[in-house]
Amino acid sequence: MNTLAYGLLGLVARTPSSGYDLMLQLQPFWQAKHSQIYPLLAKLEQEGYLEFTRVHQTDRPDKKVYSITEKGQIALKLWLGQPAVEPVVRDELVLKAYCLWLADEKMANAIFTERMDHCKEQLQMYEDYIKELTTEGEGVPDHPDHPSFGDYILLSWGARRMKDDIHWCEWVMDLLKKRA
Amino acid sequence: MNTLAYGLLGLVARTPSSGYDLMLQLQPFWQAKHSQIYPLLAKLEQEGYLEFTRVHQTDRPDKKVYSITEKGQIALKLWLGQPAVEPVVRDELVLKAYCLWLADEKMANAIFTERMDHCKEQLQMYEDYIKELTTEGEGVPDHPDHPSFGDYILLSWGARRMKDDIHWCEWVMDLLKKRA
DNA sequence: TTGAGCATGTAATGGGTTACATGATTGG
DNA sequence: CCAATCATGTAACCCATTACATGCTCAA
Repeated sequence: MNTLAYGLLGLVARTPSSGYDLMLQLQPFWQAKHSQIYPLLAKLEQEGYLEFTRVHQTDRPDKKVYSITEKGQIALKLWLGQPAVEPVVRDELVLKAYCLWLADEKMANAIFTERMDHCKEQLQMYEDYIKELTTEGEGVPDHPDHPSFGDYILLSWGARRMKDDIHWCEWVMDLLKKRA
Repeated sequence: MNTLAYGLLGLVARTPSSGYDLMLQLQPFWQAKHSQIYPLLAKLEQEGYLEFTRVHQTDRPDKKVYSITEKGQIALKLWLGQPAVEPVVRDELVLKAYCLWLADEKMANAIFTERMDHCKEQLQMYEDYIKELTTEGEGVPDHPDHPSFGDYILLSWGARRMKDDIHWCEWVMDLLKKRA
């Protein structure tokens, strides 16, 4: 049982979903390809944490819809109580920033502009999701017992993070402009 | 040649160092264990990107001090010009936040308190490094051509990130307090 | 003398990406 | 008819962690 497994249990606990759907839901918060998700779902099913029903669709290919079992729910709650492992960040930009003294101004600017653009895109995505969430439901989900509260704080986390990175990039590019 | 390899080249390009030392320097920005670093250094040496001299020490065990070759420098500068791969974040807390509706208030608070404490520790570390950098040198390193400029913006990045995470945790815990 | 930090390595295993494969359905 | 999206899977490979292994030096 690794972190991704609990992540999948957490998603399924809220809404029974297909592997494909889980992949899409997970993308913004935990990068995982379908080639990792499908075998893991099969394993979780074999071990009794999940069960699935084959759902026939007329407009689309059939799918396996997974839902959580009692065993899965117990495992999920136990995991929630455990201390979280430290976050891992792997950002190539950080290593490049360390080598900035080797780059000319043009190259340096390109590096940070690229990142800033990427962050702005991501920020837009997070804000779109937040808007969707707050208009679909009745305003800001402020009740921690409701599933959408999790969505809300997560999306806020993502948006904050992107804003902060954008500010950092602006700050660095400002310093670069002022170089003698 | 993976990202870690370029990270090592970047560190060595600035100051010839031992594997042990590189491991320590890299920790705050790219998590890598010695078991990954030592074989990679050996490979980079065999392929001509690095070279090493065995340095005898009286007070400590002998060490291999790696320095960059011309081939290594060329590869490093080429890498700098390439677009950076998107950052990957793997944060278990994020997945737990999604399941917050399954947790009671005590558990929810524990999760965020733990993270906040961790961030505060990290922030302290980054700020200590910044202080060291700005007192050792002549004030804030504002010249992008100088290696310490990279240090400065990187440490600022780390500190920013921790502050932002702390604010987010405070914000969430505030919402939790207000629960009916 | 024993534990902590310095120093280097290998082996086994687990996590994650890329590539290979297949096939349905819909809209342009 | 062709590209895009939905849908599921496997195999090979690379990246990263954990565990195994050794040995030096210094300070408590």
